[in-house]
Amino acid sequence: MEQRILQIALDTPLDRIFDYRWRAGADEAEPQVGQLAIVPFGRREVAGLIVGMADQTDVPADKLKDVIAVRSQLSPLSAQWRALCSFAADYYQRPLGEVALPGLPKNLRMLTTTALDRALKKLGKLSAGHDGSPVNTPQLKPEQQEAVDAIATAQGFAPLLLYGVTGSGKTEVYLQAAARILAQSEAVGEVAQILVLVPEINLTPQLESNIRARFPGVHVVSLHSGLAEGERTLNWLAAHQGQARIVLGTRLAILSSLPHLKLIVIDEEHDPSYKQQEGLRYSARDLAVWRAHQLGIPVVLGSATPSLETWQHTQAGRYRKLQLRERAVRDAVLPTVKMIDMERDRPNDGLTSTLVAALKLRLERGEQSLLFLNRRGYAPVLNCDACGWISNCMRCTSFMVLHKPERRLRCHHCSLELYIPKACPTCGNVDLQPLGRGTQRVEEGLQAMFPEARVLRIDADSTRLKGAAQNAFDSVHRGEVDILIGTQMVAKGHDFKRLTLVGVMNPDTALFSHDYRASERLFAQLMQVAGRAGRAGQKEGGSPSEVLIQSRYPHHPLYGAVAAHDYDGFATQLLEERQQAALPPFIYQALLRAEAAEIDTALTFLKDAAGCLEHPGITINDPIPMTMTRVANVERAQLLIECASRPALQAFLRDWLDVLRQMKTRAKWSLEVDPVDI
DNA sequence: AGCACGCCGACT
DNA sequence: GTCGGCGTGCTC
Repeated sequence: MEQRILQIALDTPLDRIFDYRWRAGADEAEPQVGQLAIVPFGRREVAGLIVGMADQTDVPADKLKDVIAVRSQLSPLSAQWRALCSFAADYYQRPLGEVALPGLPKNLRMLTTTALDRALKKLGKLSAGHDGSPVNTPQLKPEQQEAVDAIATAQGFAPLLLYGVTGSGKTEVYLQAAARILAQSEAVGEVAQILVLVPEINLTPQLESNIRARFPGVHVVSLHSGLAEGERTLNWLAAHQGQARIVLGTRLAILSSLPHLKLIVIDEEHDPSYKQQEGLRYSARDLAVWRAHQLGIPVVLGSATPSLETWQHTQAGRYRKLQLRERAVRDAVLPTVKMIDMERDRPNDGLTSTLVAALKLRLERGEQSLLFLNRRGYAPVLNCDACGWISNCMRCTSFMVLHKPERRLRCHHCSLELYIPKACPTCGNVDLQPLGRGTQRVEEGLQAMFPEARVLRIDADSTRLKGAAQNAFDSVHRGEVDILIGTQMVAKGHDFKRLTLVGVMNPDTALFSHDYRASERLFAQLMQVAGRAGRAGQKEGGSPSEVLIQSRYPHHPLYGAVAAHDYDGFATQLLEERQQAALPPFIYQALLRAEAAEIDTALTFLKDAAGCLEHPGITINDPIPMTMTRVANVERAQLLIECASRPALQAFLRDWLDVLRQMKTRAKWSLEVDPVDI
């Protein structure tokens, strides 16, 4: 009887491959590397990825178990896809199984196979007909045309920065480059797949309908965490089987199986959402570049405010810069950006008289305004004047935020909720004061100030329900809103045609943050929110769009750069500072985090970790408690590791983790490579 | 990470 | 008397 040993990667923190016995059943085909198998593991049954086969094993016979089933109906995941997972696993110092398996649709990992078979059958019935030709293709401006040509004619691996302000027509470049790549492959009888990544789920419907409208004969699918399990399975399979030619997704889509991938587009490549912040903390942008390199294909990184990493690559000539200098929409001009000095023009209800006057003007003209305030809730803290009590979260080192419509105090870090106390818990004073303001309070103030105006708030709270965000944005597009108030949710992607005023309420906190990336992010955010204004250009006889930024430091150079729309100057300055201070992208970092019930447990572990291995060329800093030390009753600390060489850092981390895994500690710990929030 | 086993405290 | 707290040991 035929028998083989299958080497299988499993989704477990144990960094090894597990061997299983496979015996041929009646007319059963031999398993293949790249297929999925269901195996008994401990007392559970789990799915694993077959990464190798052998005739024998070192595992003692009493431990060796039989494979339960092989998912033979699914074509094997390609060597290229497995290499991508292996790279990510090595780079982020995780076991292969933890990279390869969690991203696969659940229906492929279950013991029962009905859902998978149903999906496969449905896709099998799909007509093979494919017509990649675009319809209603608009004329490009010369710069756009150059960019499209550069992408479509790129030979081999080609990282391209598509650098252009909001409204300069980056999307049109993506679409026409995609059309060219599809056509080129079709001409030689090949299949081409194109992967387009966007930062947020919110942005997929708009772009998806654009793509579908442009390519009526092309199978387009989306992949993001908002999909129902069935649809996710269908879309993933369509990509895996090469049927889907254009795949639109959020960061998780970078790990999808795309056997005929010919072009990757990362829209808003600087966006922090491309970094996964839990579990496997990967950067979808970095993996995209690696994947393009592996396949020898172009990768387009689109942004008006590129990440300093990307900018640095461009300056060094490793990435090619394709610049779109003007707004592509006819007559569109950049909005004027003005600072409002909050020391001179004292705000009332958070709004300076200048901003109020500007809002009033828009109301009179029937134009829309947007107020940007990156703080949700009514007020960030509730305070008792009499005794000094403040609404600290009892489980975190943070305040509980006042949410007025929900009548709750809410901790944004552990989601603890309390009723708003009627009186001060310590002294009984009934006159508790909300301090500071969030979007809810601004909404209330605006409504009181302009009773006849239609005010709409868009933030994570107002859009909690499924479809709520889409409805809200739709109603703004239909012109049913006069003043829109929102958090960063409103800063991304959506172009509001009737919008002629953007007010930024108080961005100053980021200027003095301890996180050296805060100013880079603030600049990008301000440029992005400014870009919401005037995308349709000056209307006939209309007024130019205006961005008003309220600040206590109106002369800060960052604001100067925003007002001048001067990313180049700003980036050059920042890069210089980073180089001086030996910070990324000039050095490479990793972060060891530890958490425990007692902060000393975490700190002791980190101290031991810092001293347990020789490390030439590696800087190991002192362990420090995190800025927000306690979250949900867990104390957290971290240790920053730095190195001028990426390979040296990688080599150190590998050896170091071997030692750390042997260490006995009550702390829970994890390692992050290329951390962004420090 | 799960999951089970195992050994001590306060409850119907 | 048991339910359940989480320490620790193991996963081919």
